[in-house]
Amino acid sequence: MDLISELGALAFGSRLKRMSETIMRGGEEVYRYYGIDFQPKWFPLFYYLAQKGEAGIMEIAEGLHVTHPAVIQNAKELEKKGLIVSTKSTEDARKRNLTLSEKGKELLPQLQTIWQQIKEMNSELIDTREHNILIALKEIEDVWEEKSFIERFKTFHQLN
Amino acid sequence: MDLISELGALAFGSRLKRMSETIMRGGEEVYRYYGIDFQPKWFPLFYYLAQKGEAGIMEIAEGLHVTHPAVIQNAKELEKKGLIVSTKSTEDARKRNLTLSEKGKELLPQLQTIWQQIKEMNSELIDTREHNILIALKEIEDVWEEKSFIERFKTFHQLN
DNA sequence: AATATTTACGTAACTGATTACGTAAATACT
DNA sequence: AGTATTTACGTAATCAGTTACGTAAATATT
Repeated sequence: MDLISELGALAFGSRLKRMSETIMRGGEEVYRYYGIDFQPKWFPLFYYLAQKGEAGIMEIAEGLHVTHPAVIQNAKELEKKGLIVSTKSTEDARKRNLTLSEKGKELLPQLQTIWQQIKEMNSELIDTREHNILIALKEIEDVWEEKSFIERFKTFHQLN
Repeated sequence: MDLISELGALAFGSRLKRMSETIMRGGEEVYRYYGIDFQPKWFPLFYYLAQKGEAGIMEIAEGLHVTHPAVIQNAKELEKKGLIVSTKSTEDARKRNLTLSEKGKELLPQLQTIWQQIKEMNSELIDTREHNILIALKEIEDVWEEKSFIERFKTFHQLN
């Protein structure tokens, strides 16, 4: 048990971040292993478009719980790779809609195979533990949804 | 259940990162609430020095599981705030040792009070869930320690 | 003793998100 | 119709870490 693990509740922010980076790097290697030019960070956007067909920037940002600049940046990269296309909305001149390109649609089955495998592997990793990190994550997200960290702190502070 | 939650095992990298950022921001507010000029990201280094007294850059980096540039950056900031001091090692001309400054030592008790409260609050948050995220985290870290993500993937792939 | 390797540290550039701020178009209000 | 507000998007700067690379000192090898 090293110092950081001991800190437990106090320093688990950085541990979460480290783990997230490990996962991302792992994803990269999987795509490379299959010789596919795709980055893990593109997954949410690409997957979203594969599901929904067409969508505007803000809609995607909300659906993925990221900020709209993040969507724009990822979209820019995917567009450069020719995997998605962007079209100006006809009803609303402010809006820009994104869809998978033909090339994107062609790539989709291969990606789906890979995603399926990653998912199975991760599920095996996650579900065979006594404590399920996804459920734990969701539980905490839900708590914070109803009352922010600092709000909880202030309340807590008054009681203790 | 939104799209991202559904993705579960597939996209939980980004969820971890988001949660880590929420925690960090929360920490900031707590220090501000107490009117203390301290940032959450300094905690691991400062705490490490409070425990160990004196230590070199590499030793700290390993102890905290971060890269040495990260330590150097944090040290630079803490030194600027006058909370730590850095001295050239006498036995090893390559080494530079860090310790808490007098000001740092004076601040320590106040910080400890705050840390204690954060810890209690987080513990309450974590321990009252059915699935303990810290245990889940540790379990997965242990699995990865013995076999990396991509190694596991390749093995898994051959079996399925 | 001379050379090769390793270790400790520093700097620069990159990463993948964020916040902050700005513009243009749509909608609501009076 | 004219004004205020909101919505959709874009860009720039920032954040907290990383990787990549370089230098100097210490250690190991021959």
